[in-house]
Amino acid sequence: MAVHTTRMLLLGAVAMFEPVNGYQIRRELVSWRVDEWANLGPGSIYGGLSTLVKLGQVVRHDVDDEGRTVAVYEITQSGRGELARLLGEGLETVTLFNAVGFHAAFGMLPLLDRDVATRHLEVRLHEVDRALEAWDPGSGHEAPPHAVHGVRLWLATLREERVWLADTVGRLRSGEFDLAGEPWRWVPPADDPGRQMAVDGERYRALLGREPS
Amino acid sequence: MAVHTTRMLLLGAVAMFEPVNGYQIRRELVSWRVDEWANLGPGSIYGGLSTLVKLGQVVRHDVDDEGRTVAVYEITQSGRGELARLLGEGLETVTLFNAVGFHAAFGMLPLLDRDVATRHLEVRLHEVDRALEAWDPGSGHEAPPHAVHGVRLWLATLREERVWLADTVGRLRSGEFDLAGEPWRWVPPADDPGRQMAVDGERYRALLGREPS
DNA sequence: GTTCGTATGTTCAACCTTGAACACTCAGTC
DNA sequence: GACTGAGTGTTCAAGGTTGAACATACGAAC
Repeated sequence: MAVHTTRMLLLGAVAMFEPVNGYQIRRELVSWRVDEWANLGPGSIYGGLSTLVKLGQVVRHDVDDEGRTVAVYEITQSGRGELARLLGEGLETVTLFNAVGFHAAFGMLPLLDRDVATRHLEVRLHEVDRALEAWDPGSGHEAPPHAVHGVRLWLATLREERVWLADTVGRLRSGEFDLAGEPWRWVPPADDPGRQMAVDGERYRALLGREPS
Repeated sequence: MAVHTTRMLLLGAVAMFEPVNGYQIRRELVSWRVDEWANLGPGSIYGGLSTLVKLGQVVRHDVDDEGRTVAVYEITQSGRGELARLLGEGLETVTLFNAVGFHAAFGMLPLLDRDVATRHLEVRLHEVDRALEAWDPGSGHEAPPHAVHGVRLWLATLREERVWLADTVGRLRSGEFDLAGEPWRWVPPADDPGRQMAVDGERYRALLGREPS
């Protein structure tokens, strides 16, 4: 894929919850129902994490957690840079018939600063306009009637996205949503799986000799 | 992917143009711009064809075309069955954020009978309604506000698709589009790459000892 | 006549995805 | 106290995708 969704989700999950192990990431992504639409089996997670280690974008520590060895991961400076790049690419790139990369990136919007996120969505708005022009009816392309009709669905989808994007940019500008470095207004429900992440995070931080934050 | 887009496109291309070689398929799919949105590099085509041979869904003949050996493929009865199944699955299955499988299948609509195609799209209409219900606002799912907002784009997309599908079923019922076994009303332009396919097809048929149709 | 580009036809190693399965713990229950 | 099922944490072989690169022919331009 033009947009590396799996890598982006993994890097994002590590950035949000580090220090974190593979299973925690899996649990969290499943709770977001991401496994229903992205390529996210257990193999993709553990394999992807190994790749990210090789690329120097995350580091792996094998910590001893009450007698058992667990692999926990932290993101590196290089990983943060790559994550920002991937999120920007995912937010800006309009891919034909396929919005998986965008939805994955949009789901991690809180990792970005408000102005950065807004700028990415403004670029996307522009890209959507370009796509609308490029696929305009009668713009050359000889094709059988059913194929021409199929393009109409794609165009209708794009027009809806344009409306939604314009609205979303407005909401961001007016301070809606909780972005990076801003106080968290949304309160997760009591049974939120994020609670478990926090508990495990504390333990792993302690085992790594970090100050528990 | 839940829908095996590459396999479906390959089987469909073989069904439409047999006897055909890998490069012809590539040329044709590129002319449909399929390579821009499906996974369709040369490797996927030749690799995919080998897999289909192993599965007994196409047969490979190494014919001698003026001194050079060319691999040409024909679909088998089993392949036709599988193609019908894949097209039905592609037309009926609503996948989150991703309409690649549907658009690939819709592009090959002329391989199906009018009543079969219509029934598949009616099933899809029903599936879209179910998805609309399942993702209805406030249906349980606790999630951060930006994620809830993201779902709104998906819902808007689905509503547009519903409208388009209802329209499309109507058009099919009223005899629009040229489907399997019906006289071909659309005439390709003079520079259509399909012409070349016809020429090569004749030659390969002759080399295989088939009656040129 | 040689260089250049383009079209034809295909291969392959590196990489990624899939999902079944392993190995273990812990709580409940018959 | 043995069995069952669910949760935790990970591995791996089989299969699919990527895209650069190979090999060859053919026409055009210098």
